[in-house]
Amino acid sequence: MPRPAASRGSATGRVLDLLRSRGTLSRVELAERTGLTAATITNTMRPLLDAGLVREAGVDRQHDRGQPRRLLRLDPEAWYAVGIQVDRTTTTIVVLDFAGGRVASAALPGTAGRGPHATVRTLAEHTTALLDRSLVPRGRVLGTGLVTHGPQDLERGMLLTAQPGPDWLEYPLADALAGDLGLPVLLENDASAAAFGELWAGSPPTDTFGLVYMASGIGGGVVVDGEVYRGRASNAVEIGHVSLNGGRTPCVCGGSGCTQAEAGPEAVVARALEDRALAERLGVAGTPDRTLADFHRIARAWRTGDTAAAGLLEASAAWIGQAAVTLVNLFDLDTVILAGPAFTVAGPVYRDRIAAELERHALGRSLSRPRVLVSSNAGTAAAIGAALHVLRTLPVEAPPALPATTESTLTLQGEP
Amino acid sequence: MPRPAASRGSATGRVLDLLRSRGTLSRVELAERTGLTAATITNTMRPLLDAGLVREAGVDRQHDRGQPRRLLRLDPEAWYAVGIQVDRTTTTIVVLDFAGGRVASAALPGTAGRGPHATVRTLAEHTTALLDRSLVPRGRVLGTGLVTHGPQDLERGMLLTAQPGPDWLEYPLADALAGDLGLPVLLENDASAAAFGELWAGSPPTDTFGLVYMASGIGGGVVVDGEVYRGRASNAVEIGHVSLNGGRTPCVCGGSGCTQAEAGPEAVVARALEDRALAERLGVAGTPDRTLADFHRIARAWRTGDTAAAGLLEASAAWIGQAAVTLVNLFDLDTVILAGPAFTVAGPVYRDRIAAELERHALGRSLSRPRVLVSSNAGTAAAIGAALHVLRTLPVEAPPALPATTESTLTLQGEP
DNA sequence: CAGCTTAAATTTATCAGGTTAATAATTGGC
DNA sequence: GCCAATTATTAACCTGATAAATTTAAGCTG
Repeated sequence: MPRPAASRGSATGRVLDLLRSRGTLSRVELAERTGLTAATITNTMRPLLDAGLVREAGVDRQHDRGQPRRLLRLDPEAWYAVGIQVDRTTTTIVVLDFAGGRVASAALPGTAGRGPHATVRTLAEHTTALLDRSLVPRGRVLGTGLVTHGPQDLERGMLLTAQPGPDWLEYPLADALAGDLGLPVLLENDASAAAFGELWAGSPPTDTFGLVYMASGIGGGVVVDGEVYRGRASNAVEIGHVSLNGGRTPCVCGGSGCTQAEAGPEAVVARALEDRALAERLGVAGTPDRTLADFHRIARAWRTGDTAAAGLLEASAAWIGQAAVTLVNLFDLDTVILAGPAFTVAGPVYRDRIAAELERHALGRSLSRPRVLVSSNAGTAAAIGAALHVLRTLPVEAPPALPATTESTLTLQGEP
Repeated sequence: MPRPAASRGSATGRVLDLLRSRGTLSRVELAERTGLTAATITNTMRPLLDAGLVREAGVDRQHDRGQPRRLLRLDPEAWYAVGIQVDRTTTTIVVLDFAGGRVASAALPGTAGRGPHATVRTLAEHTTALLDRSLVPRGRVLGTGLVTHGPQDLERGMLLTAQPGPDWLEYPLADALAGDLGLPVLLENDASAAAFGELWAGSPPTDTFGLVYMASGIGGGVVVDGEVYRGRASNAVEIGHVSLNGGRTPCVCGGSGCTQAEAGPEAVVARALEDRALAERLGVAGTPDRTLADFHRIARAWRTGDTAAAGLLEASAAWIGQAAVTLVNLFDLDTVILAGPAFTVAGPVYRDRIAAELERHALGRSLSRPRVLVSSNAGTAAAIGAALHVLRTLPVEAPPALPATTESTLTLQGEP
């Protein structure tokens, strides 16, 4: 099994990672950040420059003497990758260029009650349309990262749970989508992908952190020393099913008092619906498969100062805070990042409440003060992470020449 | 910073590990197990044979044709290491030879109410006595692994908690012991050391497992792909302070419902003491700093069929089972090993009850059936792990020649 | 028992991926 | 226009592995 050229250990993989996350760097900076010598950087960059994956982009005139540093950047048009996050109530598709820039994105409804076959077909149609609309040459799309909740069998590209319905269990999601799209598809866990996205596309203050992902359900991810923790079979950090002290609500997993059952968007909406007048005031409809829309209504009410809405969110955040304490204590962390569509509006309430819980209960708090941050790309972090995963793991060669028509168009644009 | 010769990645480190855990292997088997070529094994072994760390030990006549495989083993007398596990209520000291064999061991009372200074002095005295008694040449002792509960600062070799008393916080344990013993001292977490000991000296069915360590307190360790999970600062897997659903007992950590407070030996003994008649029948004295002795009395009563004792242990095991479910779900594991002095007698009750909890609640149970095992060295696993850690991490050179007197004695013994 | 087969162990040449040290290139300042 | 400073490249080499050929040590066979 030959390793992909850009695997993490190699010099090539490391400089590509750095250029993708920092944008533009000189050889000297690359040498400093990787710990490699300047000679190695020269030798590593040459084939990348020859292949057209990396380009020189001006010089750095910060330093006043000597030869100026020549800046390097990834050629964004060398390759593209697609990331798809799909869930019962939301779907996000993003297209990234080789430099990690967002070329296009789409937000769609979730799987609702539909089966995997229909869902995959719809995803393929939307993805094809998005690629066409954004004028991305099909031959330069490296692959697609598909992101769902766990537990999953990543090798076989299927879910190992009957959620959202029994027909999803062991349905060959990755293969089906790969067939419809004509592209390789990598399946990934949503929370791990979001952690991955934060690591390489966000600006986390450290390369060791935990992540709480909330969409329709709640998941977790952990990154230690820049490496995603995967465990035995990549189904790690199922924080949504930690049984919380004081919890009683029964959960789909068969247990009770799970984080997801107590604190997930569904639980928050259900609690709002218990009070008819409140639900009406907040505009909470209770439509099945529209849970996140209702959740966002509650979050927006909180933003305009509604104390009842604040109470609902605070209660949920307190539960997640307890789960975060367990996460931080077991994995020895000091930083927790919040990502997922549920945090796009309500992020700050959760951040503050979770931070307070950690401040009180995290064991390592004397060593370093716990931090909680809302991802700057909360809604798209998982899809971005999935696309980045494709860019990082699939073997990268010189991009294929484009068909003549497109070539000439580009050439014309390039000539003043 | 030069890497120690036996670090895990290198061929040298890997063959030493294999020889230590398997005892005796041919070059062909070493090549197969490491994935290295026969040529590399030859080249790796030569300096080890020259240095006297490895010796040829007969041939393997299993195969009937061709040149027989020559067997290799570590020379047990090349080096030695000490492992010390210390706790409020128990102390264990072991001396291992270079092959990982147990040369000597001692079980002593714990720190009780004494301060770190007096404790370190006592440990040094006992260790010196043990080394003298077992005729281990002092010049061949590589170092000492000191094992305590966390949180710790491994670099500085000190505790970051005021347990068991305020004078322990940031007392330079490792340096003090190193001074008294005249040997390098490595500080380690008890549960991680036990996990390490199980991995290399036990016979775990897999190289990915979680470990619950119970002595005076409760700790956790995780090994993934043969590597101990360390987290940000090696204070990972504090399973003793996971807040459990239904728990109310206040804990020394400031929280309530923690595994340790609900299920630790102290809690079990306290519950026994609540019933005067029961305590008397079981012989539970309630003497402070003798908690484990009382706990063992309850465990022995269970073994002779006492249902009240069984009830006490079952209740504790149920709590730990809940913590184990969280451990297994967050770290994505299917195997849990029980180690620590508290499991020497009571192990089986805990094993069965924890297995039942995992069977019901572990998320990955459909993927692979969860297993729970009691360590075959429950009482000494941590001390053994600490000594192995020393053997594995400190740089290993050719052992120094012994003083003439000892040499001649040995020579005399060798002559018939 | 010489010669053949089999398998283990070793030697030799080579490679991959990095290093160090020397050299070339490019600029600002005097 | 030359020098000092700094970046980038080249060349020699080092480390830790591999593949292929060779040597060694058996058992089998006629």
